[in-house]
Amino acid sequence: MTETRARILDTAMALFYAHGVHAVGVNAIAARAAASKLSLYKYFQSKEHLVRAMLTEHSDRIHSWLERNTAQAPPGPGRVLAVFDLLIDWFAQPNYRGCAVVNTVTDTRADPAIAAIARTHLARYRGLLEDRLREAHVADPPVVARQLLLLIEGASVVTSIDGTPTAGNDARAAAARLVGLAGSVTSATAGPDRTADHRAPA
Amino acid sequence: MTETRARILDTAMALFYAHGVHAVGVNAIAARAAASKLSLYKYFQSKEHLVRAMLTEHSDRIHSWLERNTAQAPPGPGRVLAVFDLLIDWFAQPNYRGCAVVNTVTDTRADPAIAAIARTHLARYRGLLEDRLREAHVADPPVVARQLLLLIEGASVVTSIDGTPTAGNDARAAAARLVGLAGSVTSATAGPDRTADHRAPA
DNA sequence: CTTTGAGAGTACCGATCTGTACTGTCGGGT
DNA sequence: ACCCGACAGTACAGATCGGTACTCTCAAAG
Repeated sequence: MTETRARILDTAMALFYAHGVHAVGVNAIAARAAASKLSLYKYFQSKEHLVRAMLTEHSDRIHSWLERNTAQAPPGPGRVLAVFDLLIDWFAQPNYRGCAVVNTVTDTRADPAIAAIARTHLARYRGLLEDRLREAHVADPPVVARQLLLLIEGASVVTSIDGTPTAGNDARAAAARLVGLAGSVTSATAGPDRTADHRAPA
Repeated sequence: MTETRARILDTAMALFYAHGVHAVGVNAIAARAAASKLSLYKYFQSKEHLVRAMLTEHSDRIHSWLERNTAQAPPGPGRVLAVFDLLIDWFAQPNYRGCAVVNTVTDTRADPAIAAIARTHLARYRGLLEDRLREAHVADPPVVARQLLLLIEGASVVTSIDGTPTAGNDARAAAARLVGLAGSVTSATAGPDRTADHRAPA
């Protein structure tokens, strides 16, 4: 059944994110997932393959979550800032330890497959930002999207190091200036239709 | 003598940065440094202590390098952008793999001493940016400094993942907008006194 | 010449990790 | 009643790692 596989994948995601890929052994994953190593190696032919599968699924989950919760924001520049509102909530979670994709690609520098997953992850991020910028009629979406991605990734790592949720708000303020708004403080997602799933995908 | 110690420290810095802390053993460091493990454990009581010493020295080197090469830039807003000009050259180096401080704190999540080094590293970064912003008479230096740091750290990680030197220039363009300049393309360090040491500290 | 200390090189110990093999158990289909 | 596949649990092999102990060399000081 694929239920055992999903349990292993979720456990691997949690442990890898909390302690790093190298610090977590397959024994610990199997034990905590209440699975045997036989099952683990049946669904994933090696630890590297498990890491890749975990990271791919994680990247998919993040982007579908972002797409789902920003596509319905009210039109205008606030549609871009809706991305940052989501990230502020996400980064403010107590045990936030940075972007799992970035952390994993740092842990496993040798694996080119993981580097490719990370590149795709960033490209999709830029694509989503470009879409929101175009919908908001902001000038030069490709360039601004790349700049906003820098703010996002920067806020992610600074948050994880400082341990304070300040960086997310700084990123939003900077983004507001970059998309043309002087100092918009109002939340874009605080509309009447805040029915979406705002739980962070981690 | 401390010459052996410095050799071990430099070798550790290079290997840790290239392959990660967990992927490099003390045997490899000692061998490549042409030192014995007896020497290594005389100067550093454990691998963790070696990592801390390496990271502290690296952080010091980066900040003195930044301070030295930006304090003499011509006054005005370009003084802030001089920081980004340095980083653009640094990030464009062929084997750039991201900020060593961030990578190390990701590798060794368990060590609170390393986390403290990283926090100090970021705080010094913000301090330097605040100084340059004040000298350039930009409004609200603390806030803008935090925003610029997000661009810097974001450009660092995006560069290391994408493998292209685009992010550094994107960060500079975004910084120019945040400090008030519309689209300054001219390099601030390309003055007549470009006699400083522009080699990146890695 | 002798002594002393720094350091290179090597062997080794215990622990841990990945990956494999094997045994025991449970549940559903024939 | 029987069987068979899925799975948990354990044991094991091979390799590697951090850290320690030991020997050998060499160069400078007395």
